[in-house]
Amino acid sequence: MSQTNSTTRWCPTPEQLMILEEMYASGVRNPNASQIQQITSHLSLYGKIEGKNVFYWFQNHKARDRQKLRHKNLPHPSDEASPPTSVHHEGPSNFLTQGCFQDATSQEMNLVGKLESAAAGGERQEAAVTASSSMEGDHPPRADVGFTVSSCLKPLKTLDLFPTKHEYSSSSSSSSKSSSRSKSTH
Amino acid sequence: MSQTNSTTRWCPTPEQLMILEEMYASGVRNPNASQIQQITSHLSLYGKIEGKNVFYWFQNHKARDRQKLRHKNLPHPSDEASPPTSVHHEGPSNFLTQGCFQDATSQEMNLVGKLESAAAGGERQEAAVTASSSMEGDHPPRADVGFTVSSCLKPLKTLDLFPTKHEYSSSSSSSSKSSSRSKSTH
DNA sequence: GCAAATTAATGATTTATTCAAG
DNA sequence: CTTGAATAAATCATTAATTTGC
Repeated sequence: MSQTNSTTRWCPTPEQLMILEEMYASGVRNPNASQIQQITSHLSLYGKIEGKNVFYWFQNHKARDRQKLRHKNLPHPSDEASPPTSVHHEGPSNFLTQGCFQDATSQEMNLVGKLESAAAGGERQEAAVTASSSMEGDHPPRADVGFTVSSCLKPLKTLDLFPTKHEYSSSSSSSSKSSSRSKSTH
Repeated sequence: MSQTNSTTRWCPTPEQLMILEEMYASGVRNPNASQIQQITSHLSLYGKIEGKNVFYWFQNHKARDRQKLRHKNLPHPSDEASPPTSVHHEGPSNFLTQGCFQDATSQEMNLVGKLESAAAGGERQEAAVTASSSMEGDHPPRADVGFTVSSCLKPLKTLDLFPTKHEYSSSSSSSSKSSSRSKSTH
């Protein structure tokens, strides 16, 4: 059995890539766990894929797109690194920030944690909690944004929806990593 | 390619980390601007550091500690596999109403002002922008691999965007994926 | 023609920043 | 003022293309 997915990283198939790109073009940018689950289930039919892959894909795609776009608009050859006149920046007006430092799996991991647990070719999806309504981070002027994708195959039908449970399943294994990432070269 | 590791992210050195932890252990939790400045000056001798790094470090450390503590105290050995389930946060209105300001307490702003003085201050959030052009004929760097599913009987219908949005998942880690910088098979 | 080495692309992880609720 | 989560940016790591050498 070859660890198709152990040490190897996800290799998007053309079909998957196409669908993902179509979704992205349609406006999908930050799908939730539920959305990711659906997408994953859909794409899993084309090949092995996990929810986290979908999540990462959208994140990377968006970030890179933006980065590239930004690079294009870099006509600032005669300026310095000190824009004193603009007060635009809002710095941490709110001194409250939360994140993580060394170990501690935080934000994305939370979402990914669930994603990597389900889907992946099996029909084991169990995530679905539609609570709020809204779109992703960007909220285009339009209300409904539909993505045009082949909705032909997709056994997905019984999406669970049990919003009445909030138990922690974490094994709480104090994973102490605290190991500085090998900077290597640096 | 090439880790443009120059002035991007603060890399806490062991010495700095040690000192910070010591301070934290001593009871320091939220140092003021003066304190932060002092600490920064002290730590700067061990390596590059900014006031904002110090502040963030304390905030994150504190939050992280509490979060972990919480994990340990939240066994709930009932069921598991309950990913989503929004915990609290019943606010369905998630329309990104960022038009409101809360600069009521200028205390933090005052402090930040100093810390941000030396901050590189790159860009800031620009969300809500680029929304105009939702459809971009942008093509991925990958040339088509020759896969054409044009005949996929795709009715090209516009499915409604999943009405799901921010749904909190307190599951948090428990991801049994050590991951980390492990080479493995290679 | 194929194989090893290099480079580019991209998936996966971590960190930084901001928002919202308590 | 504190905490918690979600997001975006940055970075790392691995895969895949491409180039060069036999």
